[in-house]
Amino acid sequence: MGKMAQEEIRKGPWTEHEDVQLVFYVNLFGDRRWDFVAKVSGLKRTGKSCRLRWVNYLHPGLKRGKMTPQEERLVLELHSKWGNRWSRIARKLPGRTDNEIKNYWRTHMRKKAQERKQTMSPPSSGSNCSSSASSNAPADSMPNTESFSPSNNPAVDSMPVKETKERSFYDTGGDIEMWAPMGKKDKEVEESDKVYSMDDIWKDIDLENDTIKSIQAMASPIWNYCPDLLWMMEEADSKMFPTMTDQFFASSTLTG
DNA sequence: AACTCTTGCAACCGCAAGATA
DNA sequence: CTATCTTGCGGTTGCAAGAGT
Repeated sequence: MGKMAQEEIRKGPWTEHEDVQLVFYVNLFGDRRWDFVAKVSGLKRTGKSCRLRWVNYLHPGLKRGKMTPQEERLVLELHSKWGNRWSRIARKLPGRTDNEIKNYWRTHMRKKAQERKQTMSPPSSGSNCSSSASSNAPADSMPNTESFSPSNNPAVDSMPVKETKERSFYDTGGDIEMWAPMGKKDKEVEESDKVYSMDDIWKDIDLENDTIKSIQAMASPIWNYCPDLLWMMEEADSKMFPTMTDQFFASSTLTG
């Protein structure tokens, strides 16, 4: 019995099918118990990995695409106030994630650094900027072109840190709030791995969000859909389940 | 047209804080 | 009150697409 401890844990890029699966189970169980979701979903991922994928990519509230100039300005402004407190900054930019902002910042700083280099060091002889990227990308410890030192500024940490309880925009509350539109679709996706684009999923989720009623319709389907669920749950989390099912069936019996 | 370098982004890791037993 | 487990954060890395030669 020692060999089936935790099977192989998958790493690296997520497949579309994994995404669909994760969305499905997060919609079902909420976005708090990540270990639980990871187990129950059958995904060979850690809870951590699932959370990250959800927060940074799958969450319906996410904006995609380039940051607007206003957003960019806000990032710079807030960063000058708070330093590398990416998640805090992200809370002020609805639809943007800390990861995204962090990436944007690094890119931004790299650009600035390069501009500086060029203006400061005249293009006299064939400047040796052909070295590897790492050599000209000290963006990490960038002394920030503005006028402060990110992590050295004690004022930064003692600012208005009153927002401890402020939840991120991507919080679904951990309870059943909406119902994913998958159903048997999942089967199809399993085969072609591409039938159901994430864009479609967003649309559907929005739709379903308005009509949570569909929950009534699935009181049992879920158990057919995922037979493994029951035994997994026993192992996974025996104490929260009663509450969960309570709410779950309450809502379906109430309305049905 | 082929190849190399650069850029942007997604995902991982380790650590710390918070929650729960 | 302490120990253990889970979640969240910030830093870092690796890869794919795009730009340049």
